[in-house]
This record gives sequence, structure tokens and C-alpha cells, in this order.
Amino acid sequence: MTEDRPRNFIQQIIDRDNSTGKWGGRVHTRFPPEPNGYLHIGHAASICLNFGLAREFGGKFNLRFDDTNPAKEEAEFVESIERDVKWLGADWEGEFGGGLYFASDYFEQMYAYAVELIKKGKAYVCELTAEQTRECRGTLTEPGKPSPWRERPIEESLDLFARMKAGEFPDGSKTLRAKIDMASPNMNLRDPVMYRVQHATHHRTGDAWSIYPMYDWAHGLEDSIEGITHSICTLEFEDHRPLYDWYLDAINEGRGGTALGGPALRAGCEEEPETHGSESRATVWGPTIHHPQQIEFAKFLLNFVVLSKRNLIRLVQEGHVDGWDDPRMVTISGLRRRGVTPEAIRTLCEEVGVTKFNSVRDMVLLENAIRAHLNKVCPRRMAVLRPIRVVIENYPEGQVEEFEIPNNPEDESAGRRKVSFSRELYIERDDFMEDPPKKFFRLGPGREVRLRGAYWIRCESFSTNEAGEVVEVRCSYDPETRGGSNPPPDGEGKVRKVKGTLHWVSAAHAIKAEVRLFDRLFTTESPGKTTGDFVDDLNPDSVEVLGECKLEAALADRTLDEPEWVDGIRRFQFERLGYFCVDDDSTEAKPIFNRTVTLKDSWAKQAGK
RNA sequence: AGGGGAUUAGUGUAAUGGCAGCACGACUGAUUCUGGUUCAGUUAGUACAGGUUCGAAUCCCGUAUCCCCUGCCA
Repeated sequence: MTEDRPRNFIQQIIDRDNSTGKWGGRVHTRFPPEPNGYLHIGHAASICLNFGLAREFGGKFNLRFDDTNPAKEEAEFVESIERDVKWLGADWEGEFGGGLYFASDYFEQMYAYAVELIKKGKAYVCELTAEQTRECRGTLTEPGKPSPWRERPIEESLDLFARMKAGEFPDGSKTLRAKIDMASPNMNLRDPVMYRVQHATHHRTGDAWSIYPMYDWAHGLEDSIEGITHSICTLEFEDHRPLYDWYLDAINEGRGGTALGGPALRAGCEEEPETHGSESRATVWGPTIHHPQQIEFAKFLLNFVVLSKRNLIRLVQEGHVDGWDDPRMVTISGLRRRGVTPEAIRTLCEEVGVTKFNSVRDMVLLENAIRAHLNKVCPRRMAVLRPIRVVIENYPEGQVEEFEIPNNPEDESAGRRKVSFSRELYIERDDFMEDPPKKFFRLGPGREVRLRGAYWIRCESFSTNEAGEVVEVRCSYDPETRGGSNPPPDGEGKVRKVKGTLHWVSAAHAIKAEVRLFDRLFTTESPGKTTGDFVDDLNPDSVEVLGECKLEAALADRTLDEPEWVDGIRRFQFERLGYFCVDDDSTEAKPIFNRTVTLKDSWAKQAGK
């Protein structure tokens, strides 16, 4: 790898594996979501990590739905997750794609492995209730007590397990448990449940199963079957790793020969499977199965948001937001609707890196990553969000000029577009002050400013309504500043200067639009931390809808100079205001734009002081 | 005497016994037809205490603090 970037600890592990030939140079990762909710930016970090490693090392990346609990899972979530993962660019079908899988497709194989463990005396059917199981488990400081069913005959467990599968027993009446160590200081090893009875309709297998595997039992098997080399998960599973390994080792006990991870999957991999002995050692249990390495990293956390699934669901269900794809949500679909690009998210994930330390990332990092990308690729446009009318008194009535304004001052290849200018215009309300302070570089009585790409104008007078609000500003323009350029020097050779440049829209040519401004959903860094309930920290002003915005005509329809966006979302920089995109709800009759993020605003910062 | 993981500028992240570096932020200044962008500069750090060593962020010992673990969730 030709990397001058620092390498994170997972890359270093893979470097080492490759140099020792542990996996024969193979790198196979996966993203294993449970389809019980929408993906958020924290998941994006995991997706970028896993897919990024597959790409970097020329390996494969699987998308696998960990659908082992029918009570919580729905097909709707499968669809949204596929869409989001694809949008992020983690293509499970492309060059580095290993494919799309469902844990539920492995249920039969998992069942067979479970039977094997019973036969080996490593698992037993337990008839304790959930509550009794809990009581027997002990506490963090006291060992547990063995289940009375722990030493029952193998044949009995085999029979009962088959009947559990056949649906003979009610929910919660029996479990299959691994026989490990009720005194282990690691709670996960105190005879964990492998299967529970659950008569539920699964979104893919329907009513075929009345028992469902638990995460710890299922997950390693899924990884094994798919030939995953590096099974990357979050820190809270560190305590589960001994169990992950125990299950795989227990299956492999008494097995021999070639390790196989899903033959179908292996067909696409060129390297030799690892060998744990000669073929002749194969036993009644069959060949050794593949045993991936679990690696844990710290979750991606962001300040000023909530990220847990439970809390996101609450925001949606209690109506604090407008659905999973509300632009204020840090769900992938919310970010997409907000106008964020996958590139920005990928850059952010790259920048923050991967560690084992639980740290909270600053929201401004996300905002900066968005600005950095959008600044390069967005065509500039002019839009007046809170218009006030400007009349150029010395500009001929009925005259219209067209100015060609660059779409991107730093990128001539972005082209130019035509903008109409006339006697009556709109400028931003914030760009005029009756009694401006000294450092205000915009319009005020007697002051002169440049209209971007058009002319310099000077404020001659203004009028207000009964409420004292400015309703109209009357100006004169200097014909010698055409195109916005400096006027010729005066008699003494001095060139007149102007401090400010304003955006503007010709009143007669403007299109009307709705623009939605978003602010942070929460007012505090860690919502709920001091109030106890994150709902109490909701920002009441997180959305502002402006219905009377005036946009330059080029924004009406997609013009030829606009870039092609792979996700089809039109994005722009509205000069001096920020980055905006066309909302899903937008129609020709009623255009709607969302503000993705503001520009940096050092004036607002200074004015706030 | 429960177990596991962690701690480096304000924030995040490198340095894997050999010059503590980078990014973001903040603050200057320059450039600019966006108070944007860009450029230059300034700022500030190894949790604490002992030890090993010519030399320690790194190894050893102790302490402190934080996170995770007692679902038939994942």
C-alpha cells in the first residue's frame, strides 16, 4: 500500500496478517446491520471502514442483514439500508463487492451446528424461565448457579431441540444453552442462550422457524460461512469475543482438514484456504470451518445529536421530526435529503480515523467536510431569501441587460450563466442598515456597494412602513462599473473603492421559491445529559421556512452548465448564503430548496461579539 | 481482590525505546467582484506518582478518571 497517511490499528493488523500469510493475503469484510431501523452517520463510519479496507487491500465487502430477530425486523428497513449503503458508495456488487446476504439464509446450517454441539456435550436444552435464568446467572461479583437441566442426557436435549424446532413448545418455555462456565467473571460465558423459542413471522423465512438463534451464536457462524477474515464490530462486543471464539472452536473440536467458508463464496477468491492438517484427518464432524478474527473499534459519536436507534425512533414516532429522512436527522437518508454528499461523509470518516477510544466528534468537522466538497463542485447562483426592493433611479425604465457570471470563480471549466439585470431588484434584508456601524461593509444611506457581476450602486434614500421596517431602497448606479469592475481613476488618478459585494435578483425575472433553513436539532452538546431527557434539549428553532424567496431564473430548471450528480440531487451555492439543494417535495409550480450548510460567516461572528 | 477496554494541544488523531507531528478550531496578517475560497503565521499537549534505560508518550509498578458487561436484543 502506498500510504503516507498514518495507518490505523486495523490497517496495521491487516498488514501484519498479510506479512505472515495468515489469510493467504485475503481481506474480506462485511457490514452486518440488523434491519430494524434506518442507518445513521455512525453506521456510515462502519460502512466506510469495512468497504474502505476491502478496496484498499483488493479484497471483498459483503452487505449482510443480521435478521435473527423477527419481532423487530421489517422488509422496509432492508430496502432503506440497501439504498443508503449503495448511496454511500459501498458497492457490494462491484469490483470489491462480495455480495448481499441474509443471516436467515443460514438458519438450516446454524441448526445443524447446534445439533453438533449438543452431540459433543457442549450444549443442552434448558427449561428455566427467563426470570429463573437471570436469577441463576449470578451478578458481576458473584458466580452463577448451574441450571438443573445442565447435565441432562444428550439424547434428551437432542429430542427436545428437535421438538423446539418443530414448534411443539410455547415462546419462552425452553432454550438451547451452551455449556461453558457459570462461574466465569465474563457474564457472556455463563452458559449463554443459543436459541430461544419464538413463534413469529420472519420477513423472509415466514413461519418456517419457531426457534431463532441469538446474536453471539449466529454472528460468528455468519462470518465463518461467508469466509470473512476480519470481523469488525464496536467496543461493547469486546467481552463477547471469547464467546465468538468459543463457539467456533467448539464446532471445530473433533473436526479436521480444510477450512471452508461458504464454497460458493470461495469460488471468487484466488488464494488457498488455510490448512489445519491433512485431509485424511477429517472426521465424522467434517472439515474444519473458517474462524474469522473479531476486531473491535470505537463507535462514531457526534455532539449535538442523538444517535442511538431507540432515540431516533422516538424522534420519529413522537413527531419531533418529519420522518426518518427529515433533513435535521443524522440518518443517512436525512443527510441525503439535506444535500450532504457521500464524498463529504467519506472524507469525514477518513479524517477522524479509527481507534479504540470512545470520543465524541465535533459537528463542525462534518460541516467543514460538507463545505470542502460542495465548494469544489457546486455551481454558484444568486438567491435572495428575505427580499427588500431596490430601485435604481437612474437606470432606464424597461431596460434589461444580461450579465455573464462565472459559475465558480475558482474553476473556469464550470462555465458561466446569464443573469438578467433591470431597474428593480431585490437584495437581502440583512444587507441594508439604516444606521450601520463602521465595519458594516454593505448598503446604508449614502454608501456604495457592488452588485455581484453587475454595477456599483449608491443608496440615495429609503422608505419605511408604519412599523418602521425598511420596504424600499432607492439607489443610483455608476454606468462605468459595468460588469462589477472598478471605475476608471478620477482626475487625480485615484481609483474609487468599494468594500462590499452583494448578491441580488432582478425583480421582473426572479422566480419565487420556498427555502428551508435548518439549524441544529438540539441546543446542547450531549442532549439529555443534564435535563435527563433529550427531548427537553430540542431546539425549537431548528427549522425555518421562508416562503417568499426570490431566486435567479437559472435555478428554475436544470441547465446545461449544471454538473451531473450521481444521486440526482441538484446542489448549488447561493452566493454568500450557503449550500442548498432541491428538496424531494419540490415541484415546478413550487420550487423548494433546503439549506445544507451555511458558508463560514466571519461577519456574523464579529457582529455577535 | 468481579471482568474487559481506554487516557497525547480546546477537539480529534499520529509517533510502536531515538527531534512529540498532522488536521480541525481559535487568533493574526495577505489575497479576493462571495465578510466565501486560497495562502502565510501564532496558539496550545504525553492523566498522576515511582521505576528500568545513555535515552520513555512508548517498557514495568502503583494511583486516578472514563467507557462497556448481570436480554430468551443486536
